[in-house]
Amino acid sequence: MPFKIATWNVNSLRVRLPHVIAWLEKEQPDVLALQEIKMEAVHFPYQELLDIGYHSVVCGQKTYNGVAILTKQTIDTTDVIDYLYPEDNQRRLVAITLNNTRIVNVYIPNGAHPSDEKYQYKLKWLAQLHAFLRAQLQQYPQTIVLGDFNIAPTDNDVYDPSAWVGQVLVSEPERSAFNDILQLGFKDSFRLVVPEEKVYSWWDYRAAGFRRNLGMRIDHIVISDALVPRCDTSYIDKAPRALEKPSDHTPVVLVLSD
DNA sequence: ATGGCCAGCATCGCTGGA
Repeated sequence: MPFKIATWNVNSLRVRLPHVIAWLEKEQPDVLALQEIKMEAVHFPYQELLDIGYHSVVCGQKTYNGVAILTKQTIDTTDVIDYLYPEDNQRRLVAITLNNTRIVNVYIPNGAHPSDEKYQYKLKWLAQLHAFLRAQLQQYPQTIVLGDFNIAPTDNDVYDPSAWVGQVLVSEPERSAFNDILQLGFKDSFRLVVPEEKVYSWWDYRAAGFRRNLGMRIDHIVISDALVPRCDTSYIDKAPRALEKPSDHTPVVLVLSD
């Protein structure tokens, strides 16, 4: 059986739950990683998702951030990790194991602006993530890292690279951090399938960004080299971004063959 | 025409997102 896995920053699960349920029912992924659920676990819609066949592991927080992994299979909760480093009080990472494959769902900080202290937090978080993934890869040769990376890895991932030079999401330190993660032994799965074409996963709510296709590819599914031979299809599903009251991000999908 | 948004908070204006 092929294995279908997806990531989606939903920008409030409370608002987007109807979109998420409709998308799951139509696309039937084995796994969906959510970011920015913006709720505590006590408010998570476990039952509504169980009703359509999905189990959930939730790392929640009031108002901000929050990530979750939805799976068709039940999850062994003994090896769940729900933080990147102990002092981090922002809920941005949850990792599970499924079919001998490690699945790491990340909501990497936005960074605000290169001159902002939030940018330093982003770089620190990326350095911590690098160390974490090096250790994970030792333990789990089959690892998938997916989520909202808040990094456009190359100019082909940016609608107007000249307007974005040096800015957050594209700056050299961020792109270096992304490439350093790949150097551990990972590939950007979308680029294995679609090497050059400009395809985006996020469009600004402002300035009619979606209609004018002024977007960025900042949501990624990164797979360890051991999984590369199974990389079959990857695509970005723009349909949810065209709905009423959409998230500003849209799902990214990967299909692994047997 | 070329751009003016969205979610949460115990709301009526701010923070944060990207």
